[in-house]
Amino acid sequence: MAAAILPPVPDTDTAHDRPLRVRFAPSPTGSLHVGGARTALFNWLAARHAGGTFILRLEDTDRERSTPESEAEILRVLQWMGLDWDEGPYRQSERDGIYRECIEKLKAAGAVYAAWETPEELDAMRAEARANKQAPVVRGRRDHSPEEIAAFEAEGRTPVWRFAVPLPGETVIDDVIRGTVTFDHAQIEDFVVARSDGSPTYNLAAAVDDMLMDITEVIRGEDHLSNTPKQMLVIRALGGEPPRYAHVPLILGTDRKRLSKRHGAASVEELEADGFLPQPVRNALVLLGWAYDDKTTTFTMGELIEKFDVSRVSKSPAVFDMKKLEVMSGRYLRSMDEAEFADALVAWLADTGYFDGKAADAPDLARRTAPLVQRKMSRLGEYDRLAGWLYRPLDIEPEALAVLEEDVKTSIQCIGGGLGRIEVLEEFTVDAIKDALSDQLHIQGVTARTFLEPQRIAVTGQTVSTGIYESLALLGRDESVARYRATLGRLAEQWTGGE
RNA sequence: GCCCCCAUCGUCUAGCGGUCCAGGACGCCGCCCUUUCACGGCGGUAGCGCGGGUUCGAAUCCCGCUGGGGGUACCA
Repeated sequence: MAAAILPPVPDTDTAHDRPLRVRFAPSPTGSLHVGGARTALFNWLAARHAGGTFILRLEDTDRERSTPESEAEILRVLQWMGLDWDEGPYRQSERDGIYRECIEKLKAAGAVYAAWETPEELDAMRAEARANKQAPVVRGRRDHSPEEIAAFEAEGRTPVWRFAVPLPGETVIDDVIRGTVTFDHAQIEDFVVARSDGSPTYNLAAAVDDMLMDITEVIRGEDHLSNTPKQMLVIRALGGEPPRYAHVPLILGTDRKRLSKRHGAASVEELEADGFLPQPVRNALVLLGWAYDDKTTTFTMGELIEKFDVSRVSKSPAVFDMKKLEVMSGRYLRSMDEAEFADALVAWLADTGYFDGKAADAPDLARRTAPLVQRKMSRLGEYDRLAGWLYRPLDIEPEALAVLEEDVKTSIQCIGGGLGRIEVLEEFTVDAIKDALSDQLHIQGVTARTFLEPQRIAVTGQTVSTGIYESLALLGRDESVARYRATLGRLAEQWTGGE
């Protein structure tokens, strides 16, 4: 083909000449999914990259499922991700008059027709088509006599309005990501444009909005690919020019099924609750289906704006890997400077209610522990696992106790040895504790792990925690000694009892 | 069933006919560092789904198969 061997063909598409206008159009029927979040990100980046406009539109024509709570949550999450919009949020529920006007125009133009089929009749039609290995496309009867129509009306029936898909014919999408995609009209049913109560359906409202809002490029999930010809048909019937389309591949769970709740944290809200910060979340999402080159794996927002290009987005669906997000998140956390990290940690703990019911100085304690956990966690949600023991009385978790019980005698010797050294320490500092414990370790002639692990468990009750020296220093001598003794007592009991 | 899309290491991907006996990242394995869990450093493991073409030459182009995904509503 000529385009393949010649230099880039000059663009004749008018959409190319206008400043970029993109939109993110979620339906407020739940929290924002990672797939939706990525779509929003892609749109936002495309807009910022081109100096265009990012529009937010809530597609709430389904009154049953749309909720104000969901809408508020979506706006909140978008802001959390750092995605600000230039126009909107528009709500389709507030634009009802516009859609009805357009429906009237379509009626006047003869592009739609009243269809009287009952749900049962439609089911039967589709079932029959399927049985005959035909496409289950619905075409309503348009040849009702005035008498029949009068009879329907007498029954109290009201018709839906279906789009009269031109036959024969085809609609071709020149997709920015997928290239040319052709749909034979024979495969497209006469889709409903106005419900029997006169309200617009998604395909009508979305098409009308994209046209009227002067959207130049629609970037959305691949699940909308088959809706695209319908929307193009509507726009053209209304005398408009369809925008360019870019259908991004879906995000899958590890079982290669479309990502959903059962795959774990599938919404940004959950990611936030798990203690992921916006930067790594953005970075992980943008890399699902897009790469700048063969090496770069982390980007600042500025770099993304500069480098992002929708046409480079992959065609194939990507599996969302939580582990990778965790790694990115951990690296990001470690890259923060100490104060910045401490601020983020304390703020997150406060937001998630971690300090509720705890001592008044808990936030302060958290701040002091920040440097101890910064290098150890991959997300803020791991804080409690690492440092939670500091806020509670000693409570040895079963797993940790099992470690001590493996060799009770040695455990007692190590803990006892450690206790002997720290209780006589004059300066209870990290360095002093480290020196004393290291010395004792030498004297007892066991490996570091054998000696230090029991110390950790004795005071924290956990096998994983903040560093042992730092933990002791933070606890203070009195509390440390008390915990050593408590653990020792518990083991001694077992030792004698077991004999 | 019908329509559409997709196909490089386990996962995310680079690759756009020769520079690729395929590069990076995560995972995994090993070693080192830290006399602690962790972090970090170094090394290794692993892939072009299959079969036909086209071409001097194919991961890259074409066809078929297989596999995966999406759609198939008076939901969006």
